[in-house]
Amino acid sequence: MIDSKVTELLKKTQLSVTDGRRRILELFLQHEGALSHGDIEKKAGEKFDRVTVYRTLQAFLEKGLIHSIPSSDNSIRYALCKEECSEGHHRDDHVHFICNQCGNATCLEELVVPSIKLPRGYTAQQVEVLVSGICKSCSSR
Amino acid sequence: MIDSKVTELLKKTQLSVTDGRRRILELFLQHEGALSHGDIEKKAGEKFDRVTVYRTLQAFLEKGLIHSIPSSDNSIRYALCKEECSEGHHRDDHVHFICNQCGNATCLEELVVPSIKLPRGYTAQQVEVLVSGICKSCSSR
DNA sequence: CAACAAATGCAACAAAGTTGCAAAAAGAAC
DNA sequence: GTTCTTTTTGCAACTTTGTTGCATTTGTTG
Repeated sequence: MIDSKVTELLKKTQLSVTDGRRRILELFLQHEGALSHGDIEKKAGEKFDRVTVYRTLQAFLEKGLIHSIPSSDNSIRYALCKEECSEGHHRDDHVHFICNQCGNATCLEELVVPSIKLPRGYTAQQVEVLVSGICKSCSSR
Repeated sequence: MIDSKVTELLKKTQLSVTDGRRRILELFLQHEGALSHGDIEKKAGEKFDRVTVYRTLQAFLEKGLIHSIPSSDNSIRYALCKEECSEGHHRDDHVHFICNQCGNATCLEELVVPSIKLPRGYTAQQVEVLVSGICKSCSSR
């Protein structure tokens, strides 16, 4: 069932359905939270080449299947986009949370980023809000 | 005059005053906006070893002289902290702006990040707001 | 200006990311 | 299903980025 969803998603974005893409997309669907390139390599790396992972993430990004979450420690993470996203048209306007304890990153889809009033002369095209702290599962331990 | 400020800053943070540190700190003071490791290497790299740049930035970060600005393109940038920052005690609560045209990053010190109300179970320790768009100097051209 | 502590440069590595190209797999047409 | 075309993959080679240990140099302190 998750398998058919994977295929459906790939078809919808006009990406040809290959083992690698299926596997990586599956990882995103299974894993609640964001994944870094490294994570994916670890989880699927024995079956696929490093280069394939790079190219797959690249393709997913371009097609609007996933979006990237900035980081200040050189480990950019990626997370699934909601259905409304498509090529070029990202609607990636939620807050991202990174746990300082477990290191996991999650999309807080229910929290829309606030609009920021910029100084005269500046034009905003995208706003990213990155909150770090202690996540739900870490604080309940 | 900028030279004495550089020395003063280093002294205040109990870093020994060396040519490399002076040069790099000078770059930050001169250059309005944030600098990536690469930028610094380009601007000062012929005089100093790559490793020195890494270690200097590391030291500046730890002492609270600079703070890092997350990115989603693997080019973390650094910018000078305000005076109030010190070891451990960062007061780095302003909005960061990245220009999609010229690529420069600036601290919008006058814009304090909004407080974000998180879902139950989450605790915020830091909030980072990253706005991208067109900056002042690019839009006036 | 000694004596000590700290920072630097170098070399050697490890890890991350990129590119070109031949082989393999997917998609389309019959 | 077979064939043809297009796309993707894996591999190799390479570039860039980041790390570590150690001897040498440079700063700091009295």
